[in-house]
Amino acid sequence: MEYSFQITYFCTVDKREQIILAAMKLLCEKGVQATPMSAIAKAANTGMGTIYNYFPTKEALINGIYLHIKTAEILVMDTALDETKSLKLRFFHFYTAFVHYYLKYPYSFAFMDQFHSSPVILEETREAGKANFLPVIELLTDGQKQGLIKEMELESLLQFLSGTINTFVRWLQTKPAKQREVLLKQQLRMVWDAIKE
Amino acid sequence: MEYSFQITYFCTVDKREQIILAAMKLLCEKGVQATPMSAIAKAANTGMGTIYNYFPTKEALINGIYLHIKTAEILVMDTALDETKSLKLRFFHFYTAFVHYYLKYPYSFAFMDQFHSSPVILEETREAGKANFLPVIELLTDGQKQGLIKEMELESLLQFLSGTINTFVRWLQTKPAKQREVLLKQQLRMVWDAIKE
Amino acid sequence: MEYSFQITYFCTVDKREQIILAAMKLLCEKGVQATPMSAIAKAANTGMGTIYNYFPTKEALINGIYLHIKTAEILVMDTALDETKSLKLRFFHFYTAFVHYYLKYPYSFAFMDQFHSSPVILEETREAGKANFLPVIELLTDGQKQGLIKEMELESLLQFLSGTINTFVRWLQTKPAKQREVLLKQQLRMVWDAIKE
Amino acid sequence: MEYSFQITYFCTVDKREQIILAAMKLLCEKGVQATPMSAIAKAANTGMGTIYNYFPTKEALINGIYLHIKTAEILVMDTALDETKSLKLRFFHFYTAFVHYYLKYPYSFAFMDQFHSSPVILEETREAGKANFLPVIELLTDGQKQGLIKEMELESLLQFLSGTINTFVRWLQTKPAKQREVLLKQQLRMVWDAIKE
DNA sequence: AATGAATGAGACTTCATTCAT
DNA sequence: GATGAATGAAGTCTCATTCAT
Repeated sequence: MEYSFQITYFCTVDKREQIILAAMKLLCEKGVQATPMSAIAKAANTGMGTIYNYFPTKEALINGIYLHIKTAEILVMDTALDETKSLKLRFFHFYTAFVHYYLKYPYSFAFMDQFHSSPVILEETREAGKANFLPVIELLTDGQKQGLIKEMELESLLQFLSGTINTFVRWLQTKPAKQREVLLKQQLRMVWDAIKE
Repeated sequence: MEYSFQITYFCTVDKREQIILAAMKLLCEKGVQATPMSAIAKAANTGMGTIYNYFPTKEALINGIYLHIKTAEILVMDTALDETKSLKLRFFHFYTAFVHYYLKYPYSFAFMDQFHSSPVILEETREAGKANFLPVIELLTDGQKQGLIKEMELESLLQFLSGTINTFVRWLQTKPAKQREVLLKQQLRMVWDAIKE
Repeated sequence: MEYSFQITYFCTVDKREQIILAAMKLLCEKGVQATPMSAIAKAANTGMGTIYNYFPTKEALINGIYLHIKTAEILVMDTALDETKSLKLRFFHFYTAFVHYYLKYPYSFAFMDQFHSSPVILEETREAGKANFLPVIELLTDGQKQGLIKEMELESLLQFLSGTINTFVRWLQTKPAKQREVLLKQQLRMVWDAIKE
Repeated sequence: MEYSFQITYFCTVDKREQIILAAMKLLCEKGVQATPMSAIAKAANTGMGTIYNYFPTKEALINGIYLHIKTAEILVMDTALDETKSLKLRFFHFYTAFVHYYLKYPYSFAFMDQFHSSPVILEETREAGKANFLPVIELLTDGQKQGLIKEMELESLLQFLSGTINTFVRWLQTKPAKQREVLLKQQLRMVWDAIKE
């Protein structure tokens, strides 16, 4: 009885997320053209029409997934930035949190890896996803003011960092879990050396 | 007669590249699902059937483009690595050559950016593209032996470098040409600081 | 209390007609395939399920509208035929009443215009709609007996008349209201000349 | 050999007409919603995609059929109007030709009957179909100038005539062929009496 | 070798209908 | 009785691929 209640609850409340998760998995594994909406419906345990109650088109679904991930990223960063710590430590926390987040949700990472520069993602959607960077921007400008971080264009720094994170995570996924912390330390050293004054 | 020969020559010899270039452009701008073979044929000024004389399927064409780009990359690197120069200079040359190459062929870059982690690219194709890295590997191991470059896993260094290049070029494309050399210098400084001992 | 009663009254008693009127409008303006049941429900201010309490299928709804209009036509004709007047006058009254009725309810007219020969209307429904013609038949046979109307097959006369009415009304709708009475007189003259002995 | 050539000729040249004829038949018999494009393709002996080489949408196909019929009507009328005959005779010839045409092509007639006032037919298409009326207009104005035909708005006359033709043909189709000429004479008498001065 | 009309499998999407609330 | 989210069968349409020219 208890169990059947759980099921009902899950089905009615979280249908949208069910769909997003199922679609994300399939899109990562097979690619856009190889995952028909019917397959997503089956994987999400819904009727095909139900998906269209939440997303008007397949493209809208993909953009929806993009935003879903970007929104989740924000939460990670907010918790990672503890203002009482030293700047270098805060930077390491932030970088580590990001890496851990993507290691924990490999489909989110794989999805972003595949779609971040795909024409399927609308400019509008991309813009909406940029809010996340605000706390990092603050961190970096603080660092520059304190003379700890190189005096260069902020955007340049941001691009550099996000590029290193993506490539690093993709590579880390191929490594056994027990080596990862060591490799992360090496990476942090390289990245910090790169941006520090 | 002369004229008709020219036409024939043009059609038979260059048709494969015509197709690749037209397809690359469309795939970058519209995405896979939004560029039918008929559109590629029209853009390449050929019949649809002609494409199938060179590539057995659409997927094969996409993988063909991938290899076409990877092959061109090799040439860049070979010319960039002049063994008489100092190691740091050779590194700078290599990095600069790569950046310039992608700035010069933005569709090649956009294509790799979009497809490098797409399931459409077969594992087999990916393997074939890895040969390019050999000269860089040599450069980095040399550096490590000479105590100039951090003693860490080679693959780790490679991943780090390719990640920084991709993100950097993507960002550089949004900047006016006259600023680019300055920004490249900043980037080189960051990257070298990151990997140097 | 009063208020809530009103609401209830409105909802239960008139719901069927609400639905018929909303559906008629939409079907005329958009056509069958372009008016989903959901659109009808919205226009009728009901839930989609409510429609199915009154009509088992969409086809049944369309046939229901057909009969609704045919039933209303009867009322018009009954009042138009005052047996104390001369036969010509009675004919004019009947024809005029019909024209006025359709001018007053343009959606009824447009609906019949569109569906009178559509395969969606079942033969059964068509039969049920034919009762209306009885008073007209009587009028015409009377006229033939009195030597006022041409001696020809009754059905032939009926078809002729209904054809002229439909086309005339469709055309009259495009004319400003103030011209209509003059045009109706012209039409009556033509029609009467056509059928009179 | 000869025969097989004929077949080939038929298939390549007339594919568009094949489709129109098959579609017209099905649409008349089943209605729009009950005739899927797949059924039309099967009836026309083509692949479904072939239809879309000639008509971009189902709606365009229906509009195409409308124009196809309207175009055929013109031919009928041109041959029917022999300027050396008396005006009354010319009118009878025109009316008779029209009736015979629709009796000969019952699907053309049934199609027009069902779609002439359907929202599926675009205003644009309707306009294009109006050219046909020119010869008839000429005939009627001639008649008015000669004092043979009632002095009333031309459009009024046209609407009246087309209304009578449609209804008459629809009814005639239910009659055995041998009675038709007699009934046509009755009809001509009624119509002429209606419009003559 | 080059072509592109023809093809039909299969994609996306709609919508009549149901049923739990 | 009223509702509308959920459903999936079935529709329209696309497009990779073929093959006769």
